[in-house]
Amino acid sequence: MRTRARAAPPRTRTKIGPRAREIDLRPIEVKWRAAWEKANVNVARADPTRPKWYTTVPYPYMNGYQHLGFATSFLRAEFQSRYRRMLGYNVLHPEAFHCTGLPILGAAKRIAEKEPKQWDILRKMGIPDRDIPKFADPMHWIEVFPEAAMEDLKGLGVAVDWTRSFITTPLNPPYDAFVRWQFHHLRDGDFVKIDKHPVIWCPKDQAPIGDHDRLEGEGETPSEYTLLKFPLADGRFLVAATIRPETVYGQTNLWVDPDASYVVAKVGEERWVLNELATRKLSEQGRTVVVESTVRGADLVGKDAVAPAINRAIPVLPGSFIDQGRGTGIVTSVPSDAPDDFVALRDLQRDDALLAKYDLDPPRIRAIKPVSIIRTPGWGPLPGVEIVERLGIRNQGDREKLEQAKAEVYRTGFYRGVLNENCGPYAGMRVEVAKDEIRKELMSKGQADSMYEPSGEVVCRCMTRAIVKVVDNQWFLGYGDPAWKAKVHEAIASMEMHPEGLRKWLDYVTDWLHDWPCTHHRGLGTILPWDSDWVIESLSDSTIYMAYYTIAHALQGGALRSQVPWAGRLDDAFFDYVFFGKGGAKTVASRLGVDAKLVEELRQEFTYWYPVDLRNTAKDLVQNHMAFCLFNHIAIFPKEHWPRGYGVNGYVRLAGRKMSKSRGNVWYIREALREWPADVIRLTVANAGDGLDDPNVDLDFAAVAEARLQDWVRFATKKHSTRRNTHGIDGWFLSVLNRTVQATRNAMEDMNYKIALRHGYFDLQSAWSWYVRRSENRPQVECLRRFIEVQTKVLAPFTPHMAEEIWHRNGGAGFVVAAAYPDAKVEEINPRAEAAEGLLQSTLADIREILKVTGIAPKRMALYTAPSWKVSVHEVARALATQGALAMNVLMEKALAQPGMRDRAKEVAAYAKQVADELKHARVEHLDRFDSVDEFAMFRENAHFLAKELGVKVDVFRADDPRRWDPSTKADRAVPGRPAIYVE
RNA sequence: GCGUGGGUAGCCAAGCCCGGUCAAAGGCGAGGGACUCAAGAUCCCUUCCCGAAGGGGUUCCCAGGUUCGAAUCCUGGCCCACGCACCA
Repeated sequence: MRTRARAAPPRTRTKIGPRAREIDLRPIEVKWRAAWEKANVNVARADPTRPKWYTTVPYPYMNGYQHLGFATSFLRAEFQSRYRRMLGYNVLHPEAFHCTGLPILGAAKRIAEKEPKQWDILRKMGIPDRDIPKFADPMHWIEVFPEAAMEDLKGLGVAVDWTRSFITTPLNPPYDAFVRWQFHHLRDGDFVKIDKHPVIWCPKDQAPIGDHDRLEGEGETPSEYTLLKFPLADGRFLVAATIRPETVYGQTNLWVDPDASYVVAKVGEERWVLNELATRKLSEQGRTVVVESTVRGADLVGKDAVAPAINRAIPVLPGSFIDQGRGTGIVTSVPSDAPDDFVALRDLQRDDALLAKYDLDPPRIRAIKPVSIIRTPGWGPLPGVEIVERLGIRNQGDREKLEQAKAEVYRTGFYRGVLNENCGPYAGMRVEVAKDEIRKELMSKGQADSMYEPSGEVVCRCMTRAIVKVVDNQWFLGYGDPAWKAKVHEAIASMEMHPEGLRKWLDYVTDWLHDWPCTHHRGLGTILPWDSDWVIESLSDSTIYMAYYTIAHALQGGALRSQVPWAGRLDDAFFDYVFFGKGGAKTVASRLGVDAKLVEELRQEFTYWYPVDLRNTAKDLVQNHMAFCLFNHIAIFPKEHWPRGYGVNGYVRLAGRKMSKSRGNVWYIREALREWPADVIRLTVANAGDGLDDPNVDLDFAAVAEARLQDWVRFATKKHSTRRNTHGIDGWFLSVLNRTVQATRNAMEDMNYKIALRHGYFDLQSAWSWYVRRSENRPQVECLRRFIEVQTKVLAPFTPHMAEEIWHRNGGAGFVVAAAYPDAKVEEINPRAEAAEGLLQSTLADIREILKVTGIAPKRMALYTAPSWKVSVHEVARALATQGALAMNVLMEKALAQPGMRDRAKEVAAYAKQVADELKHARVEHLDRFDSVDEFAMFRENAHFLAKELGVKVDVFRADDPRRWDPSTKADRAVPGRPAIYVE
């Protein structure tokens, strides 16, 4: 019903004039960074007289320069740190560097091997060719990149206490001791266990192959195949591997490759026929296998073997499609559901020569028909046949289409399929369930066995095709333990989550996690204290190190690799005392040869800072590190030291595109800093977007931001022509200012920085622009002062350098980055002033609409504010609506009871109906929008403003003023909140 | 398939949790105007469709539903992105 045009909201940009260009932000940034450092602004020490705030981000991995993705996760935490400091907290924000694990080793090796791809990665980071060979040494990475990361972060002007920085791995002895302490506790608490574990394995290197060491097959994992055993007449078994045991009821024949060679091997007490590679896989998977003889595939063709489950003899037929690298080289044939099998069967049935070659009986072979075993919605009885026909697959050689067909049939069949009546006891069961049931039954009857294979083809960097090995002494962290999970859920429930949706996600992840292999044979890291064959894996050694930061300043002695002698001798007792208060400071200290006071101080640092108030990261770490961090805190620390808050952001997009190394659009922090001043990058990141959506770093925004920041410095520090006396509009501005502060604080607290900027920067600037327009370019002096102060402080967490410059040019005391954040003065919030201004704006918009539609070039215009009787009716209606009892009859009764109303009862009724419709469903809090603004006075006062805006004389009348000028009787239309307009 | 986050005007993107002030902020792009010798920058206005009076029409992925009222809540569907691990 209402389509009332709203005033174009006051919008403006700060002026970007040529003079603004004279302000160069870079030297300003350098100057203030030096000043902060000199004053130790960011060095944080426990101070029991002040409340604390402790922020961390997961330390970045040191296999390259840090890019905008890390910068974003970091800065989102840092904005909060700076905000909290302005709220009066003693803020700790440390930063360390992660060197544990495989990637550095792998990358260094690849440089040593002069691999072009790896070489190129370094070159693209801007490392000159002559320096790249140095990276063949892993140590070089660890020397270069942590320093570089620090330099980059400092370039961004981050508020980090660098006295607490360090690197991981045994290169830094106190941290190494800390990790050992952690694992002792995990083991004592029974959180660590040992078990068998399948891994992707390179048979040539005799080592597991992590994702980073793969030429092909990133993300592939071990998956379990069923080995089906087909007894031959002589008691030996043909052994076929399958991932679809549920299809056994549709078996029609077996496939072997006549040109391949197979072996007979003794496996346990049985003799199996399979290929040689499969025997090696089985040995690596803990089976005893002895190869006894070789047999040609061609010699197997034509024999009959008894198929498991259906217990009936089926023929062995020649198939050329078999991948000898996968499974056993022997394949069971289910043409109904496997496109490969159907096509091979069809090829053979049509090929007389081939049949003759292997002396196969043509009528028998041609009689083989697919057996329908699974019904899948959307498919006929024989999906394998159906898809071959649909895709027009010609023969076994059509590999690409066959792979596609296989994947499609398998997926839909697995999730939606149901077994047919001919599947014995499994009839009517869903494939998803039947798969495991059938497998179990066959295994228990000795008709099947199992073997692992990679879930997809994996090729090691040494060009060798990977297999799966089962290691039998793998150490695990028992994240699968339900009791442990329950406590994690408890922690999640009591935490602050930013955004809130993170809570649900973490709960899900917690349930989904199972035991985590926490050790490796290779890679950099701490040696597992009780089993020196193993190195602690890099996600497992970095779950509770936020505790280490609280004491790191003493242990590191100002170096990333500690050279502090006593810190090289730390034992469990030291950490037990510092983190648990167990034992005595004196004992601990004397053993280390330090003053007991120092050890006591470290204990105080820990108890003061812990727990972490906010840990922020990109969303990729949610399902591992962020969850592990909770699990381990729960295992080791008492409840009061569990993390209090988590923040997560999406993946950074650059100019709307995904950042990825392979696509070459990665932006390193140092590159960004060459392009723009730090404050511009910071503001751009803050504005990139909140929540779990991927934030978009908008380069156009950055360009505009630079100019705007320069201009803000100029604006905030120049002389303005002002007035001392107060106008009505000042109240409006102060109201908006304070509401803005309120909204901005809320957004900051929720880490919604884009929203904070919208309120606290863009909207505030627009409001100021409107205010200046309404003040005829002479703002009131106090309003100006407060605007500058609030604006500068609100920007300070985002653009600290610029804010500091303004603060000091304007004679501020101390540093703005440590000054008090603006408070909202609630008493200055004035809804009536804002409502009045809204009325002015909407009226202006209405006038413009009329001018636009009619095309009138106005010579004169008039406004008529509502007659007093309408105001009365409206008041009565509002009162009734507030009480929730707005009924027409009551409204009429009350309205007519007022003096003079009965004379115009008909008009009153008409208007009352209109008002009633309007207000009946309005929210109570919106009713005060109309609250007793003296419209006539307001428009009178602002008539000259409207005249100036519209370039025409504007008269203001009360609609019930008998002397009004009203040539086309427009005044009747006037209602409260909406004056009538006449344009001539 | 499971999990998570999404689908809003030419594009980007708010709003959705808490239904009504929503033809829906802001930005970009586009058009017009002011300033200027001119250009740039800046400022003002316009930018779903129709309209010579502030109005009307049709919209927020699709189809239903709840409601006096739905971009917003519910149900079903379609589509997109990310993750589904042993490793940063």
